[in-house]
Amino acid sequence: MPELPEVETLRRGLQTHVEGRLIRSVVIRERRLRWPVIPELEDILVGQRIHTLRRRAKYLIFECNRGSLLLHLGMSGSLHLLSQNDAPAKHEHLDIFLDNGYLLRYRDPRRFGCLLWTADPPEAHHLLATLGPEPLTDKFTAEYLQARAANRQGPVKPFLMDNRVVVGVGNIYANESLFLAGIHPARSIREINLHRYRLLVEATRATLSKAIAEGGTTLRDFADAEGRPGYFQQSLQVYGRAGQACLHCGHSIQIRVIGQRASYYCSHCQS
DNA sequence: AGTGCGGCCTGTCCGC
DNA sequence: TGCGGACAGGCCGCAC
Repeated sequence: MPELPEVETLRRGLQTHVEGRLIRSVVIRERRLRWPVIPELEDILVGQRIHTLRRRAKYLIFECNRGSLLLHLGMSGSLHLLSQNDAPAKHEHLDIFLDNGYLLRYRDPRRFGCLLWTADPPEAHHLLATLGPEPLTDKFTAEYLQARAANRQGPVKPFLMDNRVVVGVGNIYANESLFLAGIHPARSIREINLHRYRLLVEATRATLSKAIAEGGTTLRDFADAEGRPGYFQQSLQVYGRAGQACLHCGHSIQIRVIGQRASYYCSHCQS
């Protein structure tokens, strides 16, 4: 399941092969994604040059001459660079043929991802316009979190996973960050003081940075642009470890649904 | 305006 | 061993 570190890992892997390249042709085999792929997309893309490959939240943004291609990997999406004679397999919905001999192929079995075109600045697109700050920028601070918590209520974990609050923190990294910060996932956001929000900001940053450095988390079939798996799953402290001993204190890791998501925590280390 | 929940999908896993 | 059903999970968009 690609979260921010996975998308960033992918972006870094693709960047040098994609930027400056001309799109020679485009083949779309399945248009029924999270939103239907517009019928004009092939015609729009062919002949354009990809100037930059950026990331905003979990969206990859291919900035071209006349606009931007926005790509979200959803739950199960992946992108691979292949040679241009590679035959497509099941669930491989899109091919973008570049002028350097490479083929950029999008695969997404569950089709929760999307493929959008916008002629406007990407950040103005309605799906990106309401997104919160990037967690690895200086806009993500304890003061900011506390201010955002002031006019709402509820447990901290769904708060941390809310894209309007901060982007890129999915279920795995929310669990890990809260463990690292020593904050219980069900703790009310109003009960967390500035000091503990500082711990949470630092923990979130540290967790995401470490995951990026280790190439993302490979739970099922995540792989980077060249098909290599990530290694962060070896660093997971609580996620998926229900019933196992806490690596810090030895107490049993608990699992409980909070905000409709499986939440893993140590009731001894987190309060 | 903030909060909660249904729904979109398929691969995987569990129990019978 | 085979099969059905539950589950996972990002996140939008609607209902309250």
